[in-house]
Amino acid sequence: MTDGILTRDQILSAAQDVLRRYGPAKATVVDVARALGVSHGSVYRHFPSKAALREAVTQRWLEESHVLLAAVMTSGGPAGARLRAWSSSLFAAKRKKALDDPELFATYMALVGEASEVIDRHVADLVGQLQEIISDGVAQGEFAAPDPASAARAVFDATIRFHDPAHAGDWGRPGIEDEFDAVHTLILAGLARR
Amino acid sequence: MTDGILTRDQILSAAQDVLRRYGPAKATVVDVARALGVSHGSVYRHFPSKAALREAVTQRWLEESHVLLAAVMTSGGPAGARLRAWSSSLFAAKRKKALDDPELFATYMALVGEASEVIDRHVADLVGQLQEIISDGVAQGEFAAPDPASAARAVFDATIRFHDPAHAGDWGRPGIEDEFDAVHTLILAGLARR
DNA sequence: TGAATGACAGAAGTTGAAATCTGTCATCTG
DNA sequence: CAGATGACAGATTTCAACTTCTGTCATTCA
Repeated sequence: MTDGILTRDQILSAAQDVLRRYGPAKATVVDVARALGVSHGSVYRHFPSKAALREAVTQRWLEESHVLLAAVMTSGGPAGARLRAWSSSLFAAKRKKALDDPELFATYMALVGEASEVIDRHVADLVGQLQEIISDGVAQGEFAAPDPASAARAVFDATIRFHDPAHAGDWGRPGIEDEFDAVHTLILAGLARR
Repeated sequence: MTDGILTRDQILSAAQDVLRRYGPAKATVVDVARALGVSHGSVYRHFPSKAALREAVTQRWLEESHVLLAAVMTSGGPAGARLRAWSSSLFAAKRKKALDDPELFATYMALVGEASEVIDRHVADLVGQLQEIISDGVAQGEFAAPDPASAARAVFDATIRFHDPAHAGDWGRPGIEDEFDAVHTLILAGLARR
């Protein structure tokens, strides 16, 4: 035992370590329990299933990005610049994760393939942040968007190549930055009031 | 033997049938040869490898879309309408293929994962068609695009959710049409001369 | 009494031997 | 002699026995 009492957070940290070390295909609940010096039954007291544990780890991992992006979002300046900074940060954050933490990223990718609750919330969260920026831009007369919610979703979809893990293989290609710029320039022009 | 002489085209058709029936994971060169009533050595006289055969089948299959899209592209009317019709047709064609021919579509998806020559040409071809429409629009004063090639690539990337097989799982979702419309409206606004 | 355990059943994954497949090529055939 | 064949080596896949894992729960422990 690492300590007298076993907490949800301890389990999450241990699970994250195990996932990082072995990857989603090899990591087992028994491994996590062993890392904590407890029996695997104890892990099941805190999480109903291995899937739930995996999801909780991924959720915590994704929240790092949310915090970072929220900071960019609330920084001052024109909405266009903030939108660009936000998208650019999202791309950079995802790319960094894919590179720095390939095993956790693989866990995240597996989760995407399962249409999980956690991913849906992650996406809804991101689109919500986009919507705020766009609404701000409309309020300030910088953007024209009859339906900011739909516009936010459209911006999210149009930049999907630069944040969806399905395209992570492209993120190392030369020229990807230019392609991101071209897409984002097109989008900004599309939002601008004419 | 199906006939006195074995042609490349006969092999392609037989291979397509076999792929359709068994899927890319199960289809073998021996199956193809058996379907033709020849030895598998004869197939290797026309194709250097199983991979080359798979690629040739996929290429032929993808060309159907090219022909269809070329027709849309050269139809009259304003560039904006043609661009929308083109994108819309591409989306519809891909979705139809994914639904009607799941096994051939799986073959195509596997090919995408291998960064093949055929896919690169397919993409270059499509972006080329886009570029023509955009250049036309610029010439007619309808669009503003300093670099039509880059703009074409940006339009292709921004609509990737609606033509890349990695997202085929989303194509059956309710609301996908609206999402396509929202993205495309954003893009058209971004291209329009102001 | 609330948290932890570990034995257990059924599911999932591993392993290694056997079967099949890919790609080559010397030989055959019309 | 161009085109087809089928035997062959090495690579890959299949299959079934075996191992490990997941999730449950009656029991133990503090």
